[in-house]
Amino acid sequence: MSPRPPPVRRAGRDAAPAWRRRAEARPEEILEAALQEFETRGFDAARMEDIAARARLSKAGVYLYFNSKEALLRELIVSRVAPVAMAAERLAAAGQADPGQALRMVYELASERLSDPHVFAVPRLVLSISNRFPEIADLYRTEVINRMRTAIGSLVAAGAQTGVFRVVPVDVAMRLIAGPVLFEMIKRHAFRDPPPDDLKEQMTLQFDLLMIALAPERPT
Amino acid sequence: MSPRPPPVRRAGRDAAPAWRRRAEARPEEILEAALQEFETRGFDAARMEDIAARARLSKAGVYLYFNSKEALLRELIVSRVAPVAMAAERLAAAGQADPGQALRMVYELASERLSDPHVFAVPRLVLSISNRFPEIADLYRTEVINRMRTAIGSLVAAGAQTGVFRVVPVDVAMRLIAGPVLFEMIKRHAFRDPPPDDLKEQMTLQFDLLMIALAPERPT
Amino acid sequence: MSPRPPPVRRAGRDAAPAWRRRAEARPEEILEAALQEFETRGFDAARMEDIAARARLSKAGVYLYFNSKEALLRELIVSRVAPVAMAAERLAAAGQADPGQALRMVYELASERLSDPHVFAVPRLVLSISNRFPEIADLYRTEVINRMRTAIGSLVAAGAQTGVFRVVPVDVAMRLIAGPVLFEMIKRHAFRDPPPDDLKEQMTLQFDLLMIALAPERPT
Amino acid sequence: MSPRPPPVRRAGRDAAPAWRRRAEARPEEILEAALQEFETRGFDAARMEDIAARARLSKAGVYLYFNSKEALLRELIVSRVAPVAMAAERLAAAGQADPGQALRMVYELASERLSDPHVFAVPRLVLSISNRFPEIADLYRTEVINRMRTAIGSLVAAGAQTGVFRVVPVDVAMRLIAGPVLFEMIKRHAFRDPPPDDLKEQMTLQFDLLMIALAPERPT
DNA sequence: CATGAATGAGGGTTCATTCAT
DNA sequence: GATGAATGAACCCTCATTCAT
Repeated sequence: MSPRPPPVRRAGRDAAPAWRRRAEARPEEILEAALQEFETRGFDAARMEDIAARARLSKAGVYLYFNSKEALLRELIVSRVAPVAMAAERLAAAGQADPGQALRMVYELASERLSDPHVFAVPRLVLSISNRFPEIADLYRTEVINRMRTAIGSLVAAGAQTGVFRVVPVDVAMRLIAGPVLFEMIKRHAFRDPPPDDLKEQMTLQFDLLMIALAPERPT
Repeated sequence: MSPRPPPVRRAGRDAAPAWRRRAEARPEEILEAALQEFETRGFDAARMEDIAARARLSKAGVYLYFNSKEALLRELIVSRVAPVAMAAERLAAAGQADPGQALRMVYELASERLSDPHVFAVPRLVLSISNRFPEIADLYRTEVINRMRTAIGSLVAAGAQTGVFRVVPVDVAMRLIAGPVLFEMIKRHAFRDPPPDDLKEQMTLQFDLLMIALAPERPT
Repeated sequence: MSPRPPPVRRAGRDAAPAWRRRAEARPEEILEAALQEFETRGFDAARMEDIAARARLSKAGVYLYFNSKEALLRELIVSRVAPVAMAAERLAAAGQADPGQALRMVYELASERLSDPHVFAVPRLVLSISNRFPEIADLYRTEVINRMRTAIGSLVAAGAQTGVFRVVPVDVAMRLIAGPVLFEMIKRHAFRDPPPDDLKEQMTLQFDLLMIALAPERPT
Repeated sequence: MSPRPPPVRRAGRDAAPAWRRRAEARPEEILEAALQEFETRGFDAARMEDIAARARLSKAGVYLYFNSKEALLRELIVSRVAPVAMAAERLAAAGQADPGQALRMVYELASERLSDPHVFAVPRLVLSISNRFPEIADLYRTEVINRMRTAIGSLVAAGAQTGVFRVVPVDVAMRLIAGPVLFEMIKRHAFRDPPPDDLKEQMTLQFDLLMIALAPERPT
C-alpha cells in the first residue's frame, strides 16, 4: 500500500550528504517517472526499464523502493488522486453552511485537477486494469470514490435540510455532479476531442444548470 | 478497419456446402470470443490463444480473419458500439417532433446498452489503449462520440426551437445527458460497486432532473 | 509428471512428413539436451536458452513440450533412472530361484548404469535440489529408491528362506549393496577421483565380500 | 582458500576493546549463517542477503570477510568437514594396535558426524556444484576424501599385517565402510526418508557384517 | 480452410557484487 | 569496521505473429 521505506536511515548525524537527499527524493522521482510512462503507454505496455531510465536509475534500482509494477500504481493512487478526494472532503466539511457554494468549489476542484492529464491518467489506469487487480480497484473505490461520495452527499444533505436543495439520493447527486466532469475528461484526454474554446463558460453553465436541477421543487 | 474477407471464396464451385455457413459465421464468433477475453483481462493481458480457443479455432486460424489483435478491437468498435450510436441518431431523426421524449429514449437506450458489460467493455478498452493506438481513439470518436453528439445536439436544438428546451451548447447537453450514465457504468462495471436496488427509479429521477435543468428559463 | 503431449497429432493420414518426425522426436532431444546442460552446470545454473540451443530449438520452443525447467528434471527421472530401477525389479522377480546370482545382476546393473555420467547426473541433480522441490524428491524416492529397495529386499528375503543368506533388515542389505556403488560413483563423478585401473576387479571383489557378509552364520 | 583477514587490525592501539571480540567472531558467525542458508536452499538459491541478515550484518559486510559466495563454501569445507577427516586420521594413527576397534571408531565417528544435517550439508553442496567449481571439488577430495582413505587404508593394512583383516585394496575397504554410511545419510537428509527406529542396531549390525566381510579367509 | 510448430523480442524480477560515505 | 545505495547481467517464461503443410 505504501512504498518500501527508503532504506533505513539512522537518525543519528544531522549532516545530509548529497546521496542522502537523493535517497529521500527517489520514491517521488520514481513515481513521477512511472506516471509518465503509464500515461503514454498504459499499465501493461509501460516498461520498468523505461520508468527506471526516466528516474535516472537502473532497472533494479526501482525495486529498492517499490516491490512491483503494481505497487507503483497503488502508490500513485494514494499520492496523486486520493489527496484530491480528501481536499473535497475538507471543502465539504468546511462548507456546510453554504452547501451550494461549497458544492461549486468541489465541482471546480474536480474539474481543475482532472484537467491535468497527469492526474487524469491515474483513474484511467485503474479503469483499465481493475478487473485483473481487484485490490487496486478496491483501493481506488475506498480512497477516492467513496470520499467524493461522502463529500457531495454531505453537502446535498445539508442543502436539503436548509431548503436550498431538493432531496435526492446521494448517488444521483454524485452522478449529476461528477458524471459530466468525468465525461469531459474522458472525451478530451482519452478520445482526443479538443476542449471547446469556451470550455470554462460551458463548465460554469453546466454547474448552474445542475443547481437548477437540484433546486427544491417550486410550489406549483 | 474491417476483417480480412473470409478467405478466398473460390468462384467456380457454386454449391454452398455446409461448412460455408461456418466460415461465414467465423468472424462474428471470433469477435465475440475476443470481446469476452478483452472484457475480463483487458487488451494487453488477453491472449490470442485464449481468444482462438474460445472461438474453437487454432491460434493461427484467427489470423485468417483478422490481421492483428488491434484489428479485433477496431472491429469491435464498429460492430458492437457504433450501432448503438447509429440507433441514437435514428431515434433523434425520428423524434424531432417531440424532442423531450426522443431525448429520453436516447438516454434510455444508452443506459440500457451500457448496462451490458459486453458493450461497456468496448469503450473501456478504447480508453485504456487510446494513447498507444490513436487511430482507434479517432475511430471511436468518429463512430460513436460524434454520432451521439449529433443525435443529442439535434434534439436539443429542435427543443430550443419549439421552446421546450433552453438554448445550451451541444457539448453541455451531451455531458449532462451522457456523463451521469457513463459515471454509473464505470462505477458499476469497473469498480464493482453494485447498483442500488432502486437504480431504475434513480435513473428516471436523474433524467427528470436533467429535463428541469434543460427547461427554458422561467420568466421571473 | 510427464511432458506435454507432443501437440495433438491427428491419426488420420498415414504419410509422415519430415516435420512430424521432428515433433515426435523433440521431447527426447530436449531431454537429452537438458541432461547435458544440467550435468555440466547443475540445475540452477543451467540456462533454458542453452538447453534450447543444444536441442536446436528456440528458447520458447522448449516450452511447447515442457512446462518448466522443473518439469524437465522430473521427466529425466522418469525416463532416465526409473527404468533402471524397474529393470532391477524385473531381475529380482525373475531371479527368486537363485537370489545370489540375481543380486549380483542387480549390483552389476546398478554399477554399470551409474558409471554413465549421464545417468549418474540425475540422482545428483535430485540430491542438490530436493530441499527446494520436495515433490521431486518424492518422485525419486517413489520411482527409484523404493523400487531398488523392493528388488534387493525380495532377493535377500528369498535367500534367507532358502538359507543362502542370513536374515537382515532390508535397509541394511540395501545400504550394503547400494552404498558402496553409490560411493564410488560420487567419488568418481563428483569429486573427480579417477577410478583405479582394476576397478572392475575391485567391484567384483567388493560384491564377493558382501556375499560373505550376507552369508548365513556358520555354525561355530 | 581462507577468509580475508578480519579487516585491518590497526597495529598500534594495543588495547583490545570489546568490539574486537565481535570482529573476531564474525567470520565464524557468517560461516554458520551461510551454512544454514546453503543447507535449506542449496548453493545457488541461497541469497547473500539472507546470509548477511542471519549473521546480523549488512550484505556488504559479508564481503569484508569473504570474497565471494564461493569462498564461503570453500571455507565451510575446511572448517566443518576437514576436521572430521582429520579426526579420523588421528583415530587411525592411534589405533594401529587394534585396527578392528579403531575402524569401528572411525565408522562411528563418520556416522555420527554425518547424522548432523549441518555437517552433511557440506558434502551435499560440494556434490551439487563440483562441476562448476572443480577447484572446490579438488579441495574436498584433498581435505576430506583422501584423508579418510588414508585413515581407513592404514587401519586395514595394519589389520592385514596382523591377520585380523584380509588383504583388500584400500578403495574397496573405503567403499565398504563409508558407502553404506553415506547412503543412509543421503536417503535420510535428502530424501526425507526417516531413519528406522532401530537404526542404531542396524548400523551396528552393518558394521559387524562388514567385519565379517573383511575378516581373513577361513582356511577351507 | 485450418493448424501444428516454431520463434523473436522482450518483460518483470532477482541477486552477487561494488563503492562512496 | 560497516552500510545504504546502486547496478549489470542474467534468467525464466510469455506471446503475438508467421509459415510450411
